Amino acid sequence: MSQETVDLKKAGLKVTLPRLRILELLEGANQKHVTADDVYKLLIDQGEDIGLATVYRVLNQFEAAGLVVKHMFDDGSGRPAQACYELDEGDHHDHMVDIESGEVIEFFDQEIEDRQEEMARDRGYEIVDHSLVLYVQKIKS
Amino acid sequence: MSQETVDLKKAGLKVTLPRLRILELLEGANQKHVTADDVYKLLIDQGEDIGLATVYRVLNQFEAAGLVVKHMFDDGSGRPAQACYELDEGDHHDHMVDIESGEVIEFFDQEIEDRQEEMARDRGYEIVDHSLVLYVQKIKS
DNA sequence: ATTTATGCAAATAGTTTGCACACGT
DNA sequence: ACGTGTGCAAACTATTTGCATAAAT
Repeated sequence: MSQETVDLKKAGLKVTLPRLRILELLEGANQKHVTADDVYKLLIDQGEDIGLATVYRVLNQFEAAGLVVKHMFDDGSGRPAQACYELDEGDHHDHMVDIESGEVIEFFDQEIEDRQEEMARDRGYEIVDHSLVLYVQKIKS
Repeated sequence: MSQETVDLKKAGLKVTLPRLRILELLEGANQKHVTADDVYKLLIDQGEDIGLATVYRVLNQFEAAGLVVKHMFDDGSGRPAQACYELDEGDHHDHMVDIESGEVIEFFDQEIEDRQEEMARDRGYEIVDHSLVLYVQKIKS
């Protein structure tokens, strides 16, 4: 029994072909951050018989089960937003998006995390979730 | 000639009724952060004859002209995203959203700004734009 | 055999666009 | 008068849902 099968069972999800394929793809992907449409197209290219609706359904279930994290990058210039997903490896991190190449870079800074907590606490709130995205471009020197 | 009229001319936009009404509304609003639909409904309630499409067009023009800033809050739980707009008063700030009331609170922290710059610079990038949203709830004590 | 998942197509939500008419200068 | 802006309806994009069929246990 593969690790993916175990992961699915642990998440309380029946082990079906589409779910396995999607999970494998997320684990093996060269790009950690994919949209529902990316997943769909990759599976189709790979010869799978899958529907886009199923991809959305499965990704939502994965998100609910904590297998996957969903982001809403608006690519910095307010274009129509598209959700993108990555496997939840347990390590929290934020993102910067290279607006020229579309590349997504992960980073983490404890100082920023702490200050965020403080900002919220000062106002009588606690943080449930947060989203920090830097839209960046390569420094030309 | 009103201040709004001047602002519109300065932005290179012809001074029309819808544009004036929307600008006035943004300036006078009790809620600084409004969606296109909020604007539309408020103007309709106020007896204006305006179309939703015009609201979107005008808000986009205002954004392009730098009169207004557009945000994409996904209310923390990945619900369908809706854009919201606020007047650009020139002061940069970030936002926290009370996930229970929907209230939007502004904040600013130079430390966070600096660390962000550093994170980007360390990786050979410069920040073009950034978006930081904390999804928070009131601390129950 | 039963329950749950899937694929397809139709529905939805937010936003944009084409077009004939109305408005601002 | 001229060029731009507007309202309406239709188009579009990302995503969700209803339903009959197909899998998984």
